Amino acid sequence: MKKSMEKIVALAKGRGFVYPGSEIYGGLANSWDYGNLGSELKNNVKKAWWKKFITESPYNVGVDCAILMNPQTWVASGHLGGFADPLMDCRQCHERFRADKIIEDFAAENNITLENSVDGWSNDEMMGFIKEHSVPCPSCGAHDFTDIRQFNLMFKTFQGVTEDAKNTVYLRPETAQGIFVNFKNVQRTSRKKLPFGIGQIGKSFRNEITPGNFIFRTREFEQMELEFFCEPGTDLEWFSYWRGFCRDFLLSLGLKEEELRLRDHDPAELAFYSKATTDIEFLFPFGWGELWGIADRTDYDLKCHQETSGEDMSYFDDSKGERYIPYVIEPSLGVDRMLLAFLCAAYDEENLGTEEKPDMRTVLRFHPALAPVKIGVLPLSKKLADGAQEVFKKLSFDYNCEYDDRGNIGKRYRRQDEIGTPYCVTYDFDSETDGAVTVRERDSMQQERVKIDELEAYFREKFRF
RNA sequence: GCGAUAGUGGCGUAGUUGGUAACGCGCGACCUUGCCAAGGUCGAGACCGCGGGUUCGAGCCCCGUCUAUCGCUCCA
Repeated sequence: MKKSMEKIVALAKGRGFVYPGSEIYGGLANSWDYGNLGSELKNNVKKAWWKKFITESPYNVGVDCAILMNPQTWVASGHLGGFADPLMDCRQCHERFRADKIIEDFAAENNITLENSVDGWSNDEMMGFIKEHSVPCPSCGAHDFTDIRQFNLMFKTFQGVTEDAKNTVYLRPETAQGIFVNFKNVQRTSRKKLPFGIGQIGKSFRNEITPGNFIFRTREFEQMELEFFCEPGTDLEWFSYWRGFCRDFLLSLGLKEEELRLRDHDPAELAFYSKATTDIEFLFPFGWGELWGIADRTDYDLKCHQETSGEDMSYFDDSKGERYIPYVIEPSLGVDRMLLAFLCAAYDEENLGTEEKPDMRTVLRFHPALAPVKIGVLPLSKKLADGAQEVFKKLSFDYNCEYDDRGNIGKRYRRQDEIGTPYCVTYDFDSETDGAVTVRERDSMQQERVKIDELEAYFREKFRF
């Protein structure tokens, strides 16, 4: 069976998981809307994370911070300066390049030693270097670049009705900063002692130059971030703890060992603030893609905020009688991206017939915790509506159920298979007299007779995780 | 953002040398059937991405625009 993005995207759109955004107006580049099933699935993904990382965790608590923050936040975090790529176009071949990259490559090729990293250069310095050494276009060799333009990756808007520089605000490019600026608040109100973590689920926005691959990279996306604060020196221990924790979490929700890999960044690749970073990657139909980034950010963030705000960010450790700025381990992942991974992993096609006479069914083998519809309630005949609706009423109190009486029973099973519903309950003519229904399981297609009175207990056991 | 390709009912497609759209699947109603996509009858649904132009007349020609896919780049 070949999994292809086309099939998955088509199923996603056809069954109400993900639609192209603003479709009736011709769409909006790279925006996607979650439909009736997609929103359930997305909620379930978030619920699973929150349960595992916040509710069940002895260490962590949650917050929900504003998307708009005081712009000083972004000065402190480095996003206002460092998040901008210096880009320029070649007027001859119309290709676009990063100026710093061209300079680095040129210097390396021509054995020119740069005194300090190009990262720190101003646009004028970079432009000066390019002119002085007449750096050619890597693509066509011409010497005809446009000026360097900063493409700030943050979405900019204005707070209040007048639009001027004084009331510029930004849509957050990550949820993490909301946590850092509230570190002292949360520590005080939760009465947590180190080590402890603060998690958050929320939308972030990045004006990526090139988004793509369906919902893998979008400009508007939702993150699930944990900032785990610990004593300096214990950070690497916690780093590997969370790395394993995240991996186990993915496996527990049905991703397979062979679809996952942990990739440690080598020192050269590490962001300047990070001591160690591991990416958990998933094998998408389009190749390996990063799912979860786990980074040891040291005390970089809290220190920056302390310096910029003048607010003391240190923690008093009463067991040691010491005061220090905690180190931070950050496991951070995108909801949309993770949802896509589950969708890809769940997709399966199965031939129930023979080679000569194939009878295909498409199945989304979602973990029951993630399945958008938990139970399909199907009367064998429309004449059995009354009894079947009673069952629906009973089960839909606890689970998202779907009632379907259209077409024949086999067709309805297939329809539920295709949206990943783990169980179907069929109310038949016998049910009228024996008070029992047939429960049919998605993957094995096994059937079991269960008393209607015992259904709630039966499913409580099935959906316990 | 740049280069290449594409854009027809929900989906997949057909549409001849320009003369106002066809098929399959799906969807709905009824009949039939009654535990794994059976059958029958009837039906809803597209002004051919959008805007402009050429023409007596354009889904088919031209321009613009939007969107998608693939390459360059980036990342949660």
